[in-house]
Amino acid sequence: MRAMTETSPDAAVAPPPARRRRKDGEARRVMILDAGLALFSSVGLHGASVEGIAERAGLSKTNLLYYFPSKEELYIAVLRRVLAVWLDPLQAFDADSEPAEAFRHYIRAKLTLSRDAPQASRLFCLEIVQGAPLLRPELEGPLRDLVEAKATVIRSWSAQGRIGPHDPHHLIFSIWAITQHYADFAVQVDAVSGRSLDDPAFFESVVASTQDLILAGLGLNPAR
Amino acid sequence: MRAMTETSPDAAVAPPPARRRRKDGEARRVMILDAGLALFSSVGLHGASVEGIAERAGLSKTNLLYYFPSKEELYIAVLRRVLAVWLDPLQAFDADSEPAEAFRHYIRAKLTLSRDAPQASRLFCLEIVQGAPLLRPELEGPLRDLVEAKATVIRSWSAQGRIGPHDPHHLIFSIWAITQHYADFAVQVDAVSGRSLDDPAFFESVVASTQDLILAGLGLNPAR
DNA sequence: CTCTATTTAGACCAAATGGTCAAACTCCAT
DNA sequence: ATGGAGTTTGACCATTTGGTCTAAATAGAG
Repeated sequence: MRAMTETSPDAAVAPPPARRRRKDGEARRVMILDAGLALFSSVGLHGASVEGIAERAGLSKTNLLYYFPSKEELYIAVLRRVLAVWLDPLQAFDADSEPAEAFRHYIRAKLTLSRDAPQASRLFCLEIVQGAPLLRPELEGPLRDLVEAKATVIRSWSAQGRIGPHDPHHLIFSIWAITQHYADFAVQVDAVSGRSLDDPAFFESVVASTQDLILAGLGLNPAR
Repeated sequence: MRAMTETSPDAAVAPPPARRRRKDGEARRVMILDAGLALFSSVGLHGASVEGIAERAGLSKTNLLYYFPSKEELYIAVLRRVLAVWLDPLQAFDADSEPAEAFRHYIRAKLTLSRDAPQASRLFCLEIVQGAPLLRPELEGPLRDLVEAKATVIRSWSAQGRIGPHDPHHLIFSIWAITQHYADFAVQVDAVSGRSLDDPAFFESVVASTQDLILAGLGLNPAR
């Protein structure tokens, strides 16, 4: 995922215009992005101040603005990273394995993400709920195409009788909804049930319950 | 909900200190609450300005502040209304009817709410995602108790063998997640599938799919 | 019609905040 | 060492914004 800093092919012509960047230049950007994610995901774009983010990242406001020209630009950069992470599990949805196995694996991957990257999930949620004027193109382009590809696979499974008939879109939406619920609505889950995904026992029980629910919906009686 | 204005016991001593309130005083409050809901649900608490809300409600900022002493107070008032609406369907979850019927009815009620009050759903979502410091007590008190009551019913159904074994909390969370997804993530649903709950055909298909999924999860083969 | 409690609006204020600028500092290749 | 590119900082500015204050307008009871 980390991009190489492009080095000039031949160092003979000109002495390698080596990055004079401060050794930790890239590390600082990451610090800022992390701080931005933390703040944006908990108080939103408008609720977070540049100064607050800078403080959390351990530098001055002015210095932050040196790395990112404006708050909006930083926000976009944070969102972009989040989107990549968010898309990852769906890309890994495996069309070649058994349907039951593919769904089981996908559900576990999404819930793992909800456990390990809840801030990313929440920021994504905030952005979508508010209308995502910024993410719209991404959703209508890459995401839509990706979903369509997976939906085709699911439909073919259905046609082969390997799973019961079900609308692929609704199926995918349901899995997204349930798995992300445990990250996005964590405080509600905690308030109502007193549990958190950080508790390994609870995590496994959520994985199992979700898998059971979806597989049952597919007409695949889970053998348990 | 609306409190009676306390009238002095005997009107003989003093002439009834009748409210001199402008006839449409209450209507204006509603206008403001509606405008607040619209703005808060689309740009969040921090993203909405008092002036903007006032403009949308058709009065001056100062006048709005006359009805609600501060932005936060208005926000709380809006949230309170939203919470009441949000809780409604769960309270109506009927313990006396057949399990399948109760779930079918509940799912339809929640989806109807997602269709007819998407702004309320989104504001609730925003608040929870951001940690709901304000709603926390409500969640840990009334909501938790209500869920516990319904969970008990579900467990008893399970014990009687009327539905398959399933963790009631996860079941409820799943229903919430799926049904609210169609309101909260409407732009994503639209971007990916091109459909909206406002389309009656789509609405019915979502209701049916969700009911099928949940009932299958309960081991109740829907007769369809 | 008058008198008073309620309502409305405009001017104003202080704090917060996004962003700019020029000066200073840190490296590193020469 | 040193010159210049890259980095960091503090001072500063314009705007937004939540909220106050005062005064005008208005509605209804008598």
